[in-house]
Amino acid sequence: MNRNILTQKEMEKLPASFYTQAVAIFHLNEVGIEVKQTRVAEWLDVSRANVSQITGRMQNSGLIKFQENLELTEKGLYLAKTVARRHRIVERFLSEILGLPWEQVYQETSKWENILSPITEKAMLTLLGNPTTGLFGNPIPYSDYKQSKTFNLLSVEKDKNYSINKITEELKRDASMITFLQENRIIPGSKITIADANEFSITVSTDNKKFFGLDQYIAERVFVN
Amino acid sequence: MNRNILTQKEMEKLPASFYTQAVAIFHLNEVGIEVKQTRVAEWLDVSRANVSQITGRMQNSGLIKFQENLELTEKGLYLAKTVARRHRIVERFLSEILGLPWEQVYQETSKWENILSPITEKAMLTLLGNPTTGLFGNPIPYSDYKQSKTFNLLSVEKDKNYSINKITEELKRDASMITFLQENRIIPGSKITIADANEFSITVSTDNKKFFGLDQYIAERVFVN
DNA sequence: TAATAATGTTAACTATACTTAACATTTAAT
DNA sequence: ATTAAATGTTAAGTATAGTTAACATTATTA
Repeated sequence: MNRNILTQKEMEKLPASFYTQAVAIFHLNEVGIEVKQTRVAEWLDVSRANVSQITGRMQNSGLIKFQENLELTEKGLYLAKTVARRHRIVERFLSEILGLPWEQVYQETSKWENILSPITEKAMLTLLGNPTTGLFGNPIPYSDYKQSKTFNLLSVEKDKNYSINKITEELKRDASMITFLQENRIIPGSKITIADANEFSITVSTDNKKFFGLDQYIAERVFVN
Repeated sequence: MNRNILTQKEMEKLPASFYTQAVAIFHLNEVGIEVKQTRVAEWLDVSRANVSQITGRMQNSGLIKFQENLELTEKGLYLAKTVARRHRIVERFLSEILGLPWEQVYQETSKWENILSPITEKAMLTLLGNPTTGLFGNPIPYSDYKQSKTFNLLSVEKDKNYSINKITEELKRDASMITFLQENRIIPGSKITIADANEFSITVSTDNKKFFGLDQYIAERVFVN
């Protein structure tokens, strides 16, 4: 028995909370937040006590290690990537096949990612034409995503044109933010023109042609190339 | 407050076991099995003790009444129909849009029916072209399904041609049965010719042209017109 | 340094969703 | 009428998934 590999059977027996917490850790890593239990609790909107208990059980199951920060083991990373993969496939599916508006997509995705089986995952991916990123440009794990040099809108030059590459998971956590992004066409693939940039906010226009401002928090989390 | 109407909000707060048990009662009614707690336990493959407890809680919530048999209240029936509706929409969706084989469809459907929201339900229905039945010919509640006179294969005449109308939920409970049905094209819409019929079994051929026998248990649960 | 904030744990609870075992009641057959 | 089968309940237990409250540590920062 190879203790490092999570089989499909084993994975199906794991409680839902392990899925949820594993992918939360994955997302926190991705957006560059130190993975403290407190961060996980905030990310998932549950109590620290709850995260502490689940952490204990996940350690027993060999999914995470916890010293300074929470760290996924090989097994745990596999679990997390599997869920992240489903998350991003479902995201696209709900938007492109079912035609849901973005703010609905976000609400639904978390329910779907826990139940998708390998066979439905595969079917969806085929139907979508094997994309390598989710709706917001984040890579689908185990796809043949190719990383390109990107930088966020804080490190961008005035009067230049860029193409939006991705929006971090962090910005998706607020429904009104998602609406704002979609309305202003801050979506992967859009062209974006920087009209003005200073260290606190930038003024841009997208496909829409209308100028609008983006504060530092947003600008830092939108990546272009 | 109208106690007879279940709002979407209220419904979302109900525990998953209520959904499961409500739709089980609905299915038992549909196939004509007396709704005893023991039947529900068998249908769902759980202990009688478990059904007994859930029954108590569902009575407190005004979803069922229990004297001789279990009976859905107006609220409970609405819940059950909602889940049955999702069940049958998902069934078609998994088969026709995602292209899953029938035996996979059955396994997946039970997971999906608990998480579908009204908006995804609607989107799927539209994508499917507003069907009025599930994959097996059973009516989608709240669709404009029109009932036609059907009879089962036990009450059928020799040397006549029929068209398969539906297969009851009972036959779907066994994966190998589903495979058998699909392989032999015992599916709604297929033509079926009765080569021989006696009171214990019948010999038929479908679109495939090959003759084969159907025992009483199956014949009783396949409806034609 | 002393106070404050951040972090993590433990205990005690609640609700859900199951189980097995023992028991009681009802219904059906011999 | 007695036995056997079917049905339903209760008790006691497990695991999951949460909560709040109290407490202890560890970092900051004034």
